[in-house]
Amino acid sequence: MSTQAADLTVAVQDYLKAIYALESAGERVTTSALAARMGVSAPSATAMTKRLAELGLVERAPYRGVSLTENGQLGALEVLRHHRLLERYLVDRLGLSLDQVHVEADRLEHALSEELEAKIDVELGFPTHDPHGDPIPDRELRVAEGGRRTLCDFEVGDRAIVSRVPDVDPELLRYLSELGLVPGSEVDLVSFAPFGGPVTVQTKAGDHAISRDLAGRISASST
Amino acid sequence: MSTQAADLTVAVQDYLKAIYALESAGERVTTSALAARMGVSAPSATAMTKRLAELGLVERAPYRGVSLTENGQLGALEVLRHHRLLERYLVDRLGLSLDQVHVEADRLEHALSEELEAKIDVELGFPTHDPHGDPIPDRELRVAEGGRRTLCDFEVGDRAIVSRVPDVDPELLRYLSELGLVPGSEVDLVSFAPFGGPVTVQTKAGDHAISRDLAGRISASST
DNA sequence: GGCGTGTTTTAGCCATGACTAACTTGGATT
DNA sequence: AATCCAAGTTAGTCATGGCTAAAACACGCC
Repeated sequence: MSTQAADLTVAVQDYLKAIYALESAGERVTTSALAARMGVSAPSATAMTKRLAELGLVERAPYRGVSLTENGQLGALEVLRHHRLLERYLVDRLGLSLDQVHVEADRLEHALSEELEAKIDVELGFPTHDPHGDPIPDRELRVAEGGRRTLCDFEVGDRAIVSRVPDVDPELLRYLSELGLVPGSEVDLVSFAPFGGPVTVQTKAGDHAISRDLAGRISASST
Repeated sequence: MSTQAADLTVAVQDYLKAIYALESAGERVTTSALAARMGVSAPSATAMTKRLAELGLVERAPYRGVSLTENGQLGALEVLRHHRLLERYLVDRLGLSLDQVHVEADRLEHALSEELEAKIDVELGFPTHDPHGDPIPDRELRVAEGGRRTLCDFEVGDRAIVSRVPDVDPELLRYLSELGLVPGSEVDLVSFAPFGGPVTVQTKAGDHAISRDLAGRISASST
């Protein structure tokens, strides 16, 4: 194995995760974007990107931003695997709710040994997705490509199955849970208001209108 | 609550645990004893005891050693509760072996939230002892007084039930597991060799001779 | 093509928690 | 009581990962 995430500090692991998330969202990883995501000042982010570059985990272009190297990506994926396996476990085996589980896993992910990771993986039957619908990298850190279709890409009258919801904001997750908009649930597309207006969906919890923006952040597939 | 272990650093929590262990063993908590247990140089231990004293967690007498204050004890017990609950959980629910579980819990204990602690406690049915037989402090951090009787305090011909074994050394734990000397198992006292010689016990794994010293570190009660 | 604005970086600082080298101190030995 | 040794402490250093204030840069606008 080229990188052992084990000997990366907690801070380094957290930055890798943040950079990976920004890259996955297709955004340029600027100092300010990284600083905002980490809840840290811009100079702190600059300092850390320098460190990451020295460790060979990112490619750094001053004033331009960073991008993960092969090793950096592996490190991020290892942390992500820990995080998502733990989320799956905490929900399935300990009954944590969708909105609590992210912050809990954020702390535990750094304390998980490879042995325990493996036991959890077996115990859960090698799950492929976490409770928010995000793919869990497998033991070789390959990550399944998710369908890019969102609720916005359906038509009125279509029936869809929610496959993925945003994972960070607990408030939002509680709201979505109330609406029955969680991975696995069925949704009927009722209407799209004009001029980018709200999308109305029917779930087993009834009819609900959500912003087009939010609808665009909820992935789904056809039944 | 007077102390929130949550906002103590990991290092502080680890030192509290070590000091608590030394005090429980009836030893004076000297700088060198603490340094040895923490795997750290003496000056590092001195520096930390000063910090702990400033935080009101220990009473410090220079050149004399330290002792936990009320708050320090509560902090230690909170960490100990996390540790032992996790050990119980990892063995019962994820099938970790007796010798692996200590080091695993050592890392996880600092990442466990109070909410998750409570869930685990419920899930396990409010266990009172960890897999090594050490008592788990309850939610009010009260800790059950364990019987002080060891295998050495029995007589030839007695039958005993192992209640507690040393928890740190994985090698030793693997050995004891092979011998069937784990909490809950029955033991017949076969012989005590003279002049402090070995103790022979019979378990379901057969007859085995162990040093008197080791026998003295294994707690047991009569059937 | 210069100028200003907002982003990024540099400079200098702090806390935590470790280290080695050198100095004190307490207590036993004589 | 003077001495000596081991244990404890002080002094000075380092790495990590934060911070603020100030300088440097990129880029759009005139």
